Amino acid sequence: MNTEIDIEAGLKALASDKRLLVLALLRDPVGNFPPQVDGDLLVDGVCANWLTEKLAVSQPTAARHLKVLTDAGFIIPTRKKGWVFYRRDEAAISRFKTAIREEI
Amino acid sequence: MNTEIDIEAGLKALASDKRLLVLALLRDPVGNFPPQVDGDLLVDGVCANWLTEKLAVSQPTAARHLKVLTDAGFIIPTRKKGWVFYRRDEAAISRFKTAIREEI
DNA sequence: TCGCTTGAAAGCATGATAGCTATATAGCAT
DNA sequence: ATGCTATATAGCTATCATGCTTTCAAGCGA
Repeated sequence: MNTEIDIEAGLKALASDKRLLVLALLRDPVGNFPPQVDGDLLVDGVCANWLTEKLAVSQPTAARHLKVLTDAGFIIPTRKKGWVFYRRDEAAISRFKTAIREEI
Repeated sequence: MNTEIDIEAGLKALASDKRLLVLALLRDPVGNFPPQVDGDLLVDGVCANWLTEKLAVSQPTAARHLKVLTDAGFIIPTRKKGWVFYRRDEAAISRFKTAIREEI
């Protein structure tokens, strides 16, 4: 089934402490991060740099985790002035939860 | 958080096409498997042998997948007359879904 | 008891994942 | 144009996951 494949991909993307942490941090950008100059915390999301810091891994490693979440559709990148900001895709996350609820 | 760890473990256990297939098959034992002699399909669950066949992998590989799901608490093994029967732990699965809904 | 069958364990090969450092690219600012 | 900063990519290593075959342990039945 098609949906099964999506569920499996989503599960694989989520099955990581680092990536779960990213999603948790992005639930409350204002509470978890300082104000930003070039991108709005709520509208654009959180700067990749700060996420990297919180993940406590190197920049390339963090970038790969963010790419996995982006490819899975759980977060949305916004480029602005040389930075990339990430925010949750709440609609996609909701769809995934519904799929989980119905198919597992 | 403690719950985060549980969620991560559950996600890792589910993030596999074979294991998703096991859970899917066990949703409808009567529809997916022939009648059994030594264990009731609904009460005890489905014989490991038949699950192995459906997974299309070797016996040890299937056994390991079943162990992962068992360790994660998603299925319950019942030994009877030399066979092991597996059924879903619906309560545990529900708890997991709730955790996902609330924490991701 | 003996043999058969089921399931578990051990050992090995392969591929994926996650971490790193080093380097390339891209965009902004001077 | 040049240089600086942020991100992406490449390449390497270590670990983990998944598959296999072979072997062992346990239990049932003749």
